[in-house]
Amino acid sequence: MNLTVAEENYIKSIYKLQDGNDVVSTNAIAYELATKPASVTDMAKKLKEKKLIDYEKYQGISLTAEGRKIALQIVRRHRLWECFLVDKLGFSWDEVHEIAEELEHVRSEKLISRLSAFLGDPTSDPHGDPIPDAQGRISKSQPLVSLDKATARRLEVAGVSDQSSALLEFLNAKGIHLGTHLDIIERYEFDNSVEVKIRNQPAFTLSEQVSKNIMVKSL
Amino acid sequence: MNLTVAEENYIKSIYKLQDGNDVVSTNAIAYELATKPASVTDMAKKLKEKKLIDYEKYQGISLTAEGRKIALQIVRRHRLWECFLVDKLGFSWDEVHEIAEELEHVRSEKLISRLSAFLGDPTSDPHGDPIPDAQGRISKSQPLVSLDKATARRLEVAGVSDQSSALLEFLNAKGIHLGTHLDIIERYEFDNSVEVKIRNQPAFTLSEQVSKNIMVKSL
DNA sequence: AATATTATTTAGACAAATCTAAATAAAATA
DNA sequence: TATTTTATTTAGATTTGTCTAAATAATATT
Repeated sequence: MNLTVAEENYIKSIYKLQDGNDVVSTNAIAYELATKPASVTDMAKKLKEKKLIDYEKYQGISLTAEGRKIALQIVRRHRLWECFLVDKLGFSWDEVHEIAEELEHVRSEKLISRLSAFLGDPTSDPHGDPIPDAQGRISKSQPLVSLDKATARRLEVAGVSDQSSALLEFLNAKGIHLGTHLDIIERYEFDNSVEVKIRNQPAFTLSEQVSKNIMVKSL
Repeated sequence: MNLTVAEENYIKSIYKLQDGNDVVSTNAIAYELATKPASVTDMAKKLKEKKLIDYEKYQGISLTAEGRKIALQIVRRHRLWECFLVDKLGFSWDEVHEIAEELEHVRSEKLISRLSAFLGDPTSDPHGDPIPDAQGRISKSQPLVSLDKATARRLEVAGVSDQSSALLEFLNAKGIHLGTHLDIIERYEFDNSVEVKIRNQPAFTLSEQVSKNIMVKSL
């Protein structure tokens, strides 16, 4: 299966958004890829043709087994390159995403297997996210972390450790629920506050008190 | 200057073929890039627009100073990645070209400067070809090598060590002159013969006796 | 349930990079 | 020099990935 960079990016986004077993919406993919819904529909037809996604008009999109396999390969490449950039070239974890975004599309089985060996076959990347092995197997048990300690930048809310109604009300008002996807925009050291963003909404800031109590997992 | 991969590949080819100061023909570029002359003409117009090449209809193509600067950056990236693949990942010199061909298009100043440092700022790649520094300066003095010992695959004939008329006649008959570009197709260990190819011509084999006396430099 | 809103798709267009076939220019040859 | 051959360019088409604007479907609201 020979995919273009654009196709790989769609597969990767769908994988990232699909998370559970649910289908992914056209709009969600468009937002993720900073493109337009119409473009997503176009690409969906192509990827369906290639049997990498299941897609019926208006019914959302989900990866086929084959699509998932490819997604895992891309994720593997991305995360291995992130390891390389941090461990070998001394980048900090927040600089590597964009570069890995390009490196991940260099397709060579041999390159990736040797890179992995060179890095000591790591099982998680600098953000703590698991690296699928060559067969696409992903090491389970990704422990939940509180939002104030999370290293990944794309997170999903997986729980709240403080169940006080004040907090829950606050979160509710902010639109934060179980399963909500958050992007970390910035962390402020002086007060450990964190600026986050929910898809399609303006960014806002959470105090350490709040972020301590939001349990998240990385996407 | 933000270039597409296609544009970068054209710039690189023109640089490779321009070598001296002469202009490069449309057909030569088409052959080098395994594309059609009409496509080269199309791209020539775009690159002229961007002031990366000098081009007038039917007059051939040459890089501007700016174009040359970019070409040297691409060559630098390519050769550094080749070093990485050989020195760090244990590839053999003949496997790395294609992979480096992809890696070279990942553009990040910081990535390349750090990669270079990681490799010990090498000044030549695994084929012995010089690596331009960050400012595009290339270490001079590329010593001529006899064809039987050359490690690069794309060579230019730079001299003949045995001036016997028999050899010169033979070379002449084969179409090998000073400045002729040769591609190494295959080396045969059993008799140290080498199969070479001149642009637009069928490949042919040279015995060790002959190749010993042809001095070449890599392109 | 009717209506309004939001999500998605379609239709038609565009830019990049390529191609083929035909036209033209330059070079080589008779 | 006239003619043939080769090199190059043009014209028009194609593919990929994208877009806008309009149409349609699904969902939410009154």
